[in-house]
Amino acid sequence: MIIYFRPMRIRDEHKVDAIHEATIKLVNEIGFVASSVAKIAKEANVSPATIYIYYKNKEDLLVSTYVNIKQKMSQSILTGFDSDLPLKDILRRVWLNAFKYISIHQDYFNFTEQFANSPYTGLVNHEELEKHFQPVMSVFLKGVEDGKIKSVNPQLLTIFAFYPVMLLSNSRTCHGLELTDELKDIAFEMAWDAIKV
Amino acid sequence: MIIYFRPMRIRDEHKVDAIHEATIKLVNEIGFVASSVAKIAKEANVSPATIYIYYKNKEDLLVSTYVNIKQKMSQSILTGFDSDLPLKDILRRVWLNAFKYISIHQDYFNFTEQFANSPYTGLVNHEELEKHFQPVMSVFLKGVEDGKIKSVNPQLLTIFAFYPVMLLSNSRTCHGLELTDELKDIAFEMAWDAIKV
Amino acid sequence: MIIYFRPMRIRDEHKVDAIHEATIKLVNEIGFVASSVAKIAKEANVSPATIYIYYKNKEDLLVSTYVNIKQKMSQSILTGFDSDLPLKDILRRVWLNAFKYISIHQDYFNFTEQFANSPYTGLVNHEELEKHFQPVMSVFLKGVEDGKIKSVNPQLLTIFAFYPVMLLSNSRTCHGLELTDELKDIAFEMAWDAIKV
Amino acid sequence: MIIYFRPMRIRDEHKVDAIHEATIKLVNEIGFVASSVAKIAKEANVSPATIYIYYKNKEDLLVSTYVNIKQKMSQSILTGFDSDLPLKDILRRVWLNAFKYISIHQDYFNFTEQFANSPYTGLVNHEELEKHFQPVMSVFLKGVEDGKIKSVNPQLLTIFAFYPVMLLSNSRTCHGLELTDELKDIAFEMAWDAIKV
DNA sequence: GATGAATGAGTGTTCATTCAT
DNA sequence: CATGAATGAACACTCATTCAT
Repeated sequence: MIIYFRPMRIRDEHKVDAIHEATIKLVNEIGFVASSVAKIAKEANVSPATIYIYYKNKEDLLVSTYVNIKQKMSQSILTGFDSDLPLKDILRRVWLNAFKYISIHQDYFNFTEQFANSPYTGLVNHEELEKHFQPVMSVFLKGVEDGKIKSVNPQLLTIFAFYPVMLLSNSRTCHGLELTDELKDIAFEMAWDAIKV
Repeated sequence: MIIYFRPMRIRDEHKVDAIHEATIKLVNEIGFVASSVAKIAKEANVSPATIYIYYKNKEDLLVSTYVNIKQKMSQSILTGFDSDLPLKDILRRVWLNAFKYISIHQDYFNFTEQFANSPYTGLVNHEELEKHFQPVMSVFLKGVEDGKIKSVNPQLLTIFAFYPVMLLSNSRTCHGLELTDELKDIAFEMAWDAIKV
Repeated sequence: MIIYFRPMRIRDEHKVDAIHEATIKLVNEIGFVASSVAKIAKEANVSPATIYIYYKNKEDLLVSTYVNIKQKMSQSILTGFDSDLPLKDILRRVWLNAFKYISIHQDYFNFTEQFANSPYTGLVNHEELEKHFQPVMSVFLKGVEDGKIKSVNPQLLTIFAFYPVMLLSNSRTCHGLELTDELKDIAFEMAWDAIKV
Repeated sequence: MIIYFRPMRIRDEHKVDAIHEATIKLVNEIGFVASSVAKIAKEANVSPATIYIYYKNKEDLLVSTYVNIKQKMSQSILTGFDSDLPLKDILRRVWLNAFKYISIHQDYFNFTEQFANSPYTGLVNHEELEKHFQPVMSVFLKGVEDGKIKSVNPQLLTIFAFYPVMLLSNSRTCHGLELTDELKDIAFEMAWDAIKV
């Protein structure tokens, strides 16, 4: 026997989800600047007022959407993370995960890029978000200790190891570049060459 | 009889410059979204209507400002370019030029980043702009021919060789990272390792 | 079998009272214009929808609150009314009652002032409300008959005899005036001088 | 020969006046609460945006309108003020001026009453506005010195001497009272009786 | 009875742009 | 060339009210 507690919630979640998806979709289609609350509401088949039930204001809506995406991204990227594997294999795994995620969810990723270049970025606790990457940072540190990775500022390592994957999938920086498996492998090797001793 | 030697022209250029600078300043301070024509006009000590004398509309103002910055950037980056030097030295020169330019003109660079992540990007003829980088691309090609640089898609080379310098100077991706001379050298070596054979 | 002796009624009255008090408090604090149903509900720890159980609409809520206050005010003012006392003593008693009530319940009084200057006033049956003052009006009439009070329009008598007490306690008209016992006495004598023959 | 300097100004003043009048008219007709910027604009045959050319915001519009009216009122009330006349004659003159002004400009006066009972009152520098009444206050003081007026707080004198005229003309406090010449005289005598020794 | 969710219509305000001067 | 004034449309957001639960 199934008992439904607060069945109303189901409808609610649908609305929240619809708003979430509409936000991402619109930002992708018409950009951050042009994405007004009214348009988002229309896209989500919801009254503008409804958005203010779930979010304190537009800022809250955008920041929440961003954080939400970032968290999902982090999870995906760490899929199958195994610290017992050889250094380069761990990093390749993470790299490929990131590549795959971004390839599939171009819209999610595009939203985060636009968000990160907006004044709203300042409102996010980036340190908190980056905590999910700590396992990767630990791998970096161990690699440095073992003399396998260059002993440089960790931010430099991140820049050469992981940002390229973002640039690759960004149609702005790489318009017309096909994201083949071969490309993936080549790019990873370049990243590895950059950071390895 | 008095002859005025285009005294207006001088005032004009002052106005255009004032608008140009006001646009960049405002976008830096309050972001792309909040930078209205009225605010830009006020910042430039000019009437909103005046802006429409020099620019067709807001879009034109922003795109022009972008292209303008990009062109100045290209010039700076190619300062002292000498195709007779050894490959790595050429690239180092370009790299350091880029690093220097962005460090000094953080506001210009910040504008381009915000612009590039706005819907206005689509209006720019990027190919045209990238022509300025042709000398660098030629160097890449020759490096590949000579077997000194990896034989991969040129976009990949650009990503690993030059985008890191942008990420480094972006306080969003690298908050709290001091841009010392040592850092510059290390980073360039990493870039070189990524692309060299 | 369990019989509930209207246990809900108690809760109900609590709710009604809470709404009543919240309405007065909010109007005092943020004014008539800004006092929305949602805010009143929040102040009363009640759902907006609950208010519509007890009141037909916002108008009804405000008018009811007004009438309620006015009735309490009338009762207080007539406390210890004794038509057998000398004319001036009767009026002094009423005057002091009014003064006392308004001094103590500044928030109630402030609400009525704001209400009376809003479009809602038109909805109140003022004649009905003023019936409570009939004893006082009778005293006036008798005073006129006995040649002790000026034979003028009763509204004039009210204006000079009782409105000053309202103006005195209104911080808007009298900011910085301390409502001492001495002031009370002086003011009453002035009122008496105005209406006496 | 007539030279028109900035003839544009004429149109401007028309607009400002239209907005001013529309504000007063609307507040009279539908009340302070319901008088939105959009409605005022429509009544003035002007775009809502135009209002924001002349006034910083709604608050500014209302406060300016209030101060404007108050100043005109003060001027009218002091018409023919002559400190050499006998005390009672001076006061009678002021009283009649006030009565006349309010009778004629019921709409102006009604606006001030509604304004004064709104939260906006707090934004007005009342002391500054009341400075115009200083001549009257001086008369009061002299009357007290000469032993002709009760030696009480000046605010009390104002309340009994001048507020009644406001109450008389307020249809809320005095609905159905005809403002005849006879009434004026009677009322003034009552006011005089209240404050005279 | 009591409520959180939902909404169309409205709020005050700013927008990009035009126009008479 | 330069501008202050002007505006309809849009902005983010709140309103009074209803309804399913």
